[in-house]
Amino acid sequence: MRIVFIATGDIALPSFRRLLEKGPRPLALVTQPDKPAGRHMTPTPPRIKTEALAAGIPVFQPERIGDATTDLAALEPDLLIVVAYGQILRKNILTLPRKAIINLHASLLPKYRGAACIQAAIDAGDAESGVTSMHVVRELDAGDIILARSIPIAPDDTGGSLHDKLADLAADVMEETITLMDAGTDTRTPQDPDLVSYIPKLDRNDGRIDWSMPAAAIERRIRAYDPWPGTFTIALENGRERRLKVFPPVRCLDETFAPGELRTNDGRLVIGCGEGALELLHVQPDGGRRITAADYLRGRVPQAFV
RNA sequence: CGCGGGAUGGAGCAGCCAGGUAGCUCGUCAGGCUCAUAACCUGAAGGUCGUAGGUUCAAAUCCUACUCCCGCAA
Repeated sequence: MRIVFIATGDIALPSFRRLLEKGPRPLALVTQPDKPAGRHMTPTPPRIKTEALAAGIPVFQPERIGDATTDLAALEPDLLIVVAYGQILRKNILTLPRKAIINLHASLLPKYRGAACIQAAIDAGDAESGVTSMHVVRELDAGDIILARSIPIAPDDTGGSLHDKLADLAADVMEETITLMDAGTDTRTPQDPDLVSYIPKLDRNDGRIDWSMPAAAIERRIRAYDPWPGTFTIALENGRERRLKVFPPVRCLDETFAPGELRTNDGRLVIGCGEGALELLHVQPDGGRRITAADYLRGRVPQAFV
């Protein structure tokens, strides 16, 4: 099986490594161009690119994947495997491989199509999540399903921890999918249109906490959005507004008082929510490092969170 | 050179703009109170104010350079 791997996000790393270890060895990696990142906007390569180069795998980084059509066609691939690539694939790519073009997606499709599928599962309070392999079609994450595997979501799972678990699971799903296709015993199951949901890409501002939501929902969101895009609130400190990042874990409490109102008795940082209250344990003030709630309350006098 | 915030006893901060005795909330240690305590009272130790220069009678404070930390943005 001649395979070309198309991926950018770290969630693809275990799958890529699996191919390097067990084969079939990818003919090439297609990944997004190096992008300015970090405090000084230095061009930074995707991690998977670094690993590919270290393994001696050729790397393509077209601005638009269509630009690499000729190069990819020359490799005469049987199978294209797409994992968190970050570009829409056009028809000339879809028809390029002899056998199929498949995608690994970190949700139990047809639930949570789109980029923020992992966060969505935790945010919604789902008991399980998983990885689905499917055929790639023009419409995003809408192709026929080949295989799906699920895992439970732990009560303390964060977007980051679930991401890592699903990344490992994806390698299994990929391996199994390839085996099925090799044997010609793979099946296609269309997605049930009634169960489709789409999750738009998250923005940093989506992490702003709405204290009028129930405490349990805010707790889930804080876990879901860690580490990306993260959650924050605006603290009013002596009339000044200050951005305050919030980190899991947080504790749900039964007491109820005005949303955004603070109770800071005995060094604890408790905020009223729409339903119940939330005790924060770790925060990070604008310009400072991450500190405990008790440390935050020493030397500062926040009046409310908005 | 993308924009911005910060570095002050062990922790978190104020003081800087309008230079002139090192301050707050904790922690630590000692003593006291208490059946007892993470509570309360009293006292003590602990700081080259990130580094290096400069201005000044005098610099945490003003100027310059550098190091490190962080937020935004991607």
